[in-house]
Amino acid sequence: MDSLSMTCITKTNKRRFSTEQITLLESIFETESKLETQKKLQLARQLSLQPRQISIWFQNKRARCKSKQLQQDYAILRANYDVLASRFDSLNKEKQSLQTELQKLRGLMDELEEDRRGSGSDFSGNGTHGSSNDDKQDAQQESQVKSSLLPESPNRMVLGLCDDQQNEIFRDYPQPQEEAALVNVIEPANAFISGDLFQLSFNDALWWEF
DNA sequence: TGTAGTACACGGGTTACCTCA
DNA sequence: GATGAGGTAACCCGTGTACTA
Repeated sequence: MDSLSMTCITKTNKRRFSTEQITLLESIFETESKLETQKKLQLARQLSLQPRQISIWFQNKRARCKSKQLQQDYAILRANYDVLASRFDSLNKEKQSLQTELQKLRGLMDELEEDRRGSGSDFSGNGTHGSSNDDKQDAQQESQVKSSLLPESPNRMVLGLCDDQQNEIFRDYPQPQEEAALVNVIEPANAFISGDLFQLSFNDALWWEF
């Protein structure tokens, strides 16, 4: 279509529908987004419009609704993503904090081990020597550390303090046979935290349910 | 029964006009 | 009054479907 005829046609044909026409079209669209031919013809007569105009109005209306729905869906997804990203950050920080605490405790354990080997004593306190004051002090320190690591049960240790609540965090220290099972949990979690978030999320349908 | 042609409706994208700040 | 942005009627094109010879 050339520009001249287009201008001519649009100048004569293209004008906005009246409020009454729009109101009726909207009310019908509420109940049915697609019109049957008979209803379209009837509506065209009722509104003094061409059937073609009714068809086009419904097509455009469906397109507008779809576009609006897409915008709303995007806003919802974006909000959900922001919440998840925030949780991810806080979990990452907690992980780093726990790793730091773990590092400290490992160092402490190594020191104790070296002291025990150097002095020839052990945690049982049944050493054949140790009558000196230094030995008594060492034994006392060992006892303090031991009690801090094992406050309730032999396989429970203190990892640190919560920043916000100032409460001690306890973690059940796994028995050897439990350790392998624990690794099965931790390794995927580490993979998750260390960066391959999207690969994990797309491979795991449960992620979307979450 | 399978096939080519036709009409029609639809979705997606675009154009051109109108309105308003 | 000029102008740019947004809304929208109308159009174009490709595709799917129903119908018919």
